[in-house]
Amino acid sequence: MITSKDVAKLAGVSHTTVSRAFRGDAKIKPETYQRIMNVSKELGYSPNRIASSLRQKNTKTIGLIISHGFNPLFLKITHRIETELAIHGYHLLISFDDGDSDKQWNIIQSLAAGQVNVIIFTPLIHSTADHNRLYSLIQHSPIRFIQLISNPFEDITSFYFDDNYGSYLGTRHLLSNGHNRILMIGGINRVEGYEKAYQESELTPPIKFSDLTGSTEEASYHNIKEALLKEKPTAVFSVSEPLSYITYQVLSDLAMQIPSDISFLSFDDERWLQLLHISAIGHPVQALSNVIVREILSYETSDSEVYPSSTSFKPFLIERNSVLPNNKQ
Amino acid sequence: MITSKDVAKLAGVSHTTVSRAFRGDAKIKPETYQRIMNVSKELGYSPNRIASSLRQKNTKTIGLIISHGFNPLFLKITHRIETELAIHGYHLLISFDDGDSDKQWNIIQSLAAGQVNVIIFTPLIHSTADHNRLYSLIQHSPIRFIQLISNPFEDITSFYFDDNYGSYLGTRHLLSNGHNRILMIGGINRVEGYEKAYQESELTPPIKFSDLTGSTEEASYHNIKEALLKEKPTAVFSVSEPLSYITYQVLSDLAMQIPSDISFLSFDDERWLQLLHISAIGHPVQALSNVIVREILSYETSDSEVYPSSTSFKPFLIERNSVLPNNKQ
DNA sequence: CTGAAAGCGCTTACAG
DNA sequence: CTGAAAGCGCTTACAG
Repeated sequence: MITSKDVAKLAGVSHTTVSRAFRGDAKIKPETYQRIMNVSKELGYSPNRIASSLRQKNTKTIGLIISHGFNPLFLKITHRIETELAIHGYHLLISFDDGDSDKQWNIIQSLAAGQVNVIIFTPLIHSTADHNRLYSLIQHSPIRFIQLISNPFEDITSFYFDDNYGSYLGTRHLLSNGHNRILMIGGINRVEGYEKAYQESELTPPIKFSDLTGSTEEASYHNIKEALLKEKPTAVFSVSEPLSYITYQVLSDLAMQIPSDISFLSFDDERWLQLLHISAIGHPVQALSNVIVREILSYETSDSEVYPSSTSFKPFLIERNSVLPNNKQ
Repeated sequence: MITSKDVAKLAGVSHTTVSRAFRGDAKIKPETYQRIMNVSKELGYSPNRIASSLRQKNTKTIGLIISHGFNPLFLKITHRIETELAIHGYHLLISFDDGDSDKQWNIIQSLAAGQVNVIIFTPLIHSTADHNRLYSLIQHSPIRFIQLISNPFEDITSFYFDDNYGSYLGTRHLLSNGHNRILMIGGINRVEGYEKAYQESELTPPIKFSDLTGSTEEASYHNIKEALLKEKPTAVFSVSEPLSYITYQVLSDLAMQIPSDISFLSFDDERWLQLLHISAIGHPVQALSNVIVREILSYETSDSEVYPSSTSFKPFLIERNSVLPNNKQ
């Protein structure tokens, strides 16, 4: 391994000067600087970041924990964040917890041991014990935590999409197209926006919100099929991309044509939805990613206290061809 | 920051002993061990991995560079590799080069400065200069390099899918269904398998291979449309997932029904292809990922020389409902 | 503009 | 079974 001392010897300076040259630190005589750089290139030297991190007590490394490894949304966020962060000399350590809170806990411990500056994650809390150990760790850790997508901890900085606004937007779109019998499929946490849209129209939802939180794929498939057959909705609104995928399968297996037999709206946009001209509620992924990067960069200067903030982004409606005005009733 | 010295003081031992306790190193009196662990838990101490890495000259960190940030295939590989590696105490630093060879070069420099053990990447070579600087770096670096998916460097370990076998398999499948007029769309590097399948059937391809390497999405769209209209194939075989996506759009815009109007086969499997019952050539992603992990773990023991190896995996045919026997001619 | 010394938090011989 | 010392490769005062 080539160290600053090797360079120093060949360039006829001290390793202190080599270090300074690489950091553009204090003024160095231009000739000296050039000599150091030439020797370094020749030897293939670059400063050991591990040593530098240890000394400076700053790794310039961010830990990102992904809970839904299959969801392309996170690929996009990861891509964006890494690219921006890299420009500013940061590095990204990535881990997958597969939705398992114990696994997430271990990953956090490991990232902490790795002295990352920041941990970006979607807190997984299945019990108060989960909650407490996480909360206590976060309180005592010198690491900054950023909650992504969800935000169970109120006093910890979070960035997420306003899901209720999204479900409001979607429901309103369906209602304004004359659909009263809407089958909502998905996470109960999005029920508010749906109800709000009905209230605004001075209507009451004739069909019960179909809560599929925590259901397996198979169970979801059957629930959706049953609800579709029983409730005879004129429109379906599935409230996450994975559920949209299953819903499309059911519709297809039931030989129900979109949009002639039934209107279909998806929460979360995805490539296949675009391909099939299915209207969707999209998320400003890039805006969210950018703001996270800015937050992280802001930690560099604000040395001490950082006040927690919550930032939510509004989803938007992407009209394609899966929602038709309803003439049926 | 809590260090081993803090723990040592409270536990009434030396920090050397604390270090040993955490590494399960030499034998430590059970009581001493317990005391150390109790104190550590109380203080929330865990060994600083940066310091440990510096001292041991081993970061247990792998750098993964992703060239096609949009391709879900790499998400799968990343997920799998990270999960397996984590079990063995390794960490994953991820970067995106967006297909830009200079960016890739910078990332490699940065990963090297970060003392990663291994760099997994798809070499991006657009000129002999690209080739030479990469090759020279790899030769002189203490880091192990693993070529992923493609392998321009013969004497550097690589893991990839046998693309020509895949295109052979697909072409054969189409031919055996009576399709002679096959429109092949995609990377010219897959032409061999296609020709081999024709040869085996003692046929000559009536339609020219449509090489779209380096085309923009828009250009590809128009090329495919034109070829489809001009050549009147009975089957299309698009030789990468992004091209399958575009091909599907063209087919859809041309109102050509799959499989009644035309048979369709996709290289690279993806969720939306499954949803639409489109037959595909799949890749054993998990097998590839596992073997990469095993390779990395093997570096732990084999201290000195590692002999470069090439490992390719055979793609397989996934029959769904997009290929129909051809009765047209 | 440059250098010698100290130290970041560990681990590794060496010694007992 | 445990400790004191040295050192990993840097950076940071301190001094000149």
